[in-house]
Amino acid sequence: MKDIPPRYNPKDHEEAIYSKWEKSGFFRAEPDADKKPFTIVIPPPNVTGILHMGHALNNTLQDILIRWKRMQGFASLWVPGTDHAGIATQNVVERSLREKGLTRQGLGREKFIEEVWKWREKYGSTIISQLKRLGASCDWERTRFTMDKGLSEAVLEAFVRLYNKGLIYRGNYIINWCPRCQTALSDEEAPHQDVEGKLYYILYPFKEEQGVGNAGQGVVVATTRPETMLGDMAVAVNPKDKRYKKLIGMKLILPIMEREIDIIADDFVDKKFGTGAVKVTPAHDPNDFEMSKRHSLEPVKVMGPDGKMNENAGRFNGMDRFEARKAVLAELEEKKLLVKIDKHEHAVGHCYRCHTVVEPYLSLQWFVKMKPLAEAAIEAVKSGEIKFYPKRWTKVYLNWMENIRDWCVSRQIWWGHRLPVYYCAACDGVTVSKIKPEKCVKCGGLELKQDEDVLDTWFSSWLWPFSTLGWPGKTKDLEYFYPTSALVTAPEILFFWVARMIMSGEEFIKKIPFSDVYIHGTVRDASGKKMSKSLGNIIDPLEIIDAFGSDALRFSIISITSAGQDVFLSKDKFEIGRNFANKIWNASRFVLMNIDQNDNIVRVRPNIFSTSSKYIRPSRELSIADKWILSRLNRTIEAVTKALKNYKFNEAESILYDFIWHDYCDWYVEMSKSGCAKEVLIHALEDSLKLLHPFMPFVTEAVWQNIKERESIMTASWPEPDKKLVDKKIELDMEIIKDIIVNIRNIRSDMNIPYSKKITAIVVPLKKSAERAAAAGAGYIKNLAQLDGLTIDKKAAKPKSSLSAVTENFSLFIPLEGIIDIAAEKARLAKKQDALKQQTAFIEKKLNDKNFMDHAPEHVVKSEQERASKIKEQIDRLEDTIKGL
RNA sequence: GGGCUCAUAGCUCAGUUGGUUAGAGCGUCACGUUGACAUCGUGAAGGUCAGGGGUUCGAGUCCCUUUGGGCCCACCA
Repeated sequence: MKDIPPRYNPKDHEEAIYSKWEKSGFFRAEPDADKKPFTIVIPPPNVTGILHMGHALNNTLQDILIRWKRMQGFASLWVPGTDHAGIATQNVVERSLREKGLTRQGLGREKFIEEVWKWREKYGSTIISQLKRLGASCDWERTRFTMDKGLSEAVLEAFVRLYNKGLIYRGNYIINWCPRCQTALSDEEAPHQDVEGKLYYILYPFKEEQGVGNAGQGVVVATTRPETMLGDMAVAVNPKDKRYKKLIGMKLILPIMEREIDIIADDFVDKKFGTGAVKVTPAHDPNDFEMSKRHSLEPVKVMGPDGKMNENAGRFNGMDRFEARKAVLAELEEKKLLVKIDKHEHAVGHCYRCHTVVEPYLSLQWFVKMKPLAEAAIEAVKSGEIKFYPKRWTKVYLNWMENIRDWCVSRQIWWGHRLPVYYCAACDGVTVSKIKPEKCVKCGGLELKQDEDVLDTWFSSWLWPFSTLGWPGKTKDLEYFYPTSALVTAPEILFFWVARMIMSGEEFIKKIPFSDVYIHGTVRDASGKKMSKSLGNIIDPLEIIDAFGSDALRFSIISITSAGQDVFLSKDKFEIGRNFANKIWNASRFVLMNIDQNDNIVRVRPNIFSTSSKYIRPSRELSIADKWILSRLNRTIEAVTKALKNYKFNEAESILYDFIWHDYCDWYVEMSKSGCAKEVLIHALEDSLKLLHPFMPFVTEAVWQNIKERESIMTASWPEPDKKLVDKKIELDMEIIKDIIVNIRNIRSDMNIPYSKKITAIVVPLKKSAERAAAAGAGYIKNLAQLDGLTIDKKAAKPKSSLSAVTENFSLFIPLEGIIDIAAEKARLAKKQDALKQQTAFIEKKLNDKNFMDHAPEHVVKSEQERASKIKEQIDRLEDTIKGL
């Protein structure tokens, strides 16, 4: 036997194993007519990303599926890649430029883009190498980047197609604007957060000559953003509001600006909110913008793209929006126009990249019409063609899709796919084309200028499932691997990405992009907070890999991840996986110590135990333990496979954990010490390794190779359950054997009889089955209960001085002449008897209940009656035993 | 305002279609150097399944409701 240390040290194996895998080409998947495809596209992490626990969870799940399907004989393809992450990457590169005293504007567009590519060259593969440490079995030769040539072409193709279909338009609308990133954002990119704000009540006085005596001095409006009042073009009230009815059409003087504005009537206004009168700022509020269209009001922007007030803001020009807020309020206060200030909690949009408060801002942007795209995508989910795991996400998805709004896709940044839109200098006409057109489609003008904007990052991500396979080309890959099989992702990007991919798949390929969507939970710290750098509560996966091993990280995180529930992590949780890896390592050490390398046992293939014609007789007759572990193994194979099919990863793990640790190690290996068929010993280990491989790829490979040097376990075939080996009778017999052993151990523990003390036991089986089981297991019982002698005799009488146990299957006596504490033994047995009496009382109550007897199904009544009589019989036997003491 | 989700042992969580006495890991306690493993073994203690109501012969499981966490969506300034 090789010299195998008694501890599994992941560092001795993981790196070497991974590089062997990579060299082997086993990660590679090709279209293969003899195989079925199984495809997953990775949710592309940002190029700027570093591996965090969310990635670790997400990619472990994908790797489990990919490795499992690969072993099942599928052409299992996992397409990796990264996302150019427009805003995020631009921000990162700008930051690093700033450290060198440079700015984006100073460099100019072209130079800046060069800098980003350089940055990407240097740091862009960090996350890829980190995924490798996790054990990810992606087909790295297919690694894609959303700014690659092919993917960029896909983006242009998609844009042009949608434009030609009339699904892309340009227009002036109020969009979410981030003053820090200085770009438009989609609604999804500006998540609302509840903020404890204030509601300011401001008096707008009547125009002097209209100051009608009894109507007061003017109208009080309520606002959360007083600085926008500088751009107010009206005050609106509800036409049905009695308080204001007669004021409609009158004129007010906008304070500070001293401009005249009208009081208008609009149904939008809620009588109950604030004072029932709302200031109308068309350029800075989406509702007001809509109202302004209805009332032909001119929008006036009082703020620039940088969030500073502009020339339309009078003397506030140049002031930051929040400073301006204070200054405006101060001036109103001074003029006694600030009536009151209420506390007011409301939802405010924040930039998802820099968390700056976004400004609703009027600007000229490009949009995708979403309603027509949503139809097929809604249908695909409603019809069950696409399924969500867990199911509840279906509703969330449909709710969003059915209320979908147009997608603002233009971004005023430099890093990204530039819009394939060209403007004519002569006629302002718009030409949309993948390559720069020679002339304007409208007037034939030759002077064309490309739009400065780039597309939303997600405009490339939504094409990912097919752009990575070669679209718009008609490639073999696309034909074979598309639609993909499963998508594994976090709930945060359901709208950003998942929903849009479904729409794009239906639109561009006319086929759904994937059939199953598995949505896992969010990784949180032990107190339930989302892990984030700013909170400082990050657990670094690489640190965990260093300390516990990649397998430990993978196994542990999956074991505590139940179907879509959030994951609460703390460092100590990784011990589960580490200990389990070590357990397997040592089980294999034992097995190898007990196998004679010369007899070639390890070359025996798994199917020797099947009853097929290939049946090869093991070297000895199978013992009950051998048959039992084969039965358990085959049940385990079936259960693990079923759990995986249903995306119940943690269930699959716990089934395996129980089988390997408890059935195999605690019972079977222990029993094997008093003899077993070595073919079974190793076969069960090898199948366990295979089943475990998708979850713990490294240790299973290391052990696989320790057993015998051979091709990777990655390419071993996934075990098939052999139902003929599942034997209920054997399992029941084994339960009796275990029961005898546990009862003896119990007596030892309860009565303080050390294992060093030699004892004998007399088992009195009550039934044929118990007699058979006990006889078959006699050797195991002696060894595992540390017995000196064992008698199995149906007719044996209770020895005078002995400790006893009673079960439904047998009575058990341990004769201990002279050293028994009779009082203690009496008390112990009485306690057991009491427990049984309680049970029987509970059952009797049911059996005496007429309702139960009348209504419960016959088989339930029958089984309760049987239970009752069994327990009573045990109580009686205990009674006899106690009396005999 | 709408929706989702959680509450089960000291801690972290499992618990399939309602049917034995509700499980696991960690932690606790006792014992243990049987030649795989102390990252281990054997055994034990520990729960009126958040509160209330209902359906049912029977509820941790189904329905209603209250309380307390977490999350998502939403153009009332």
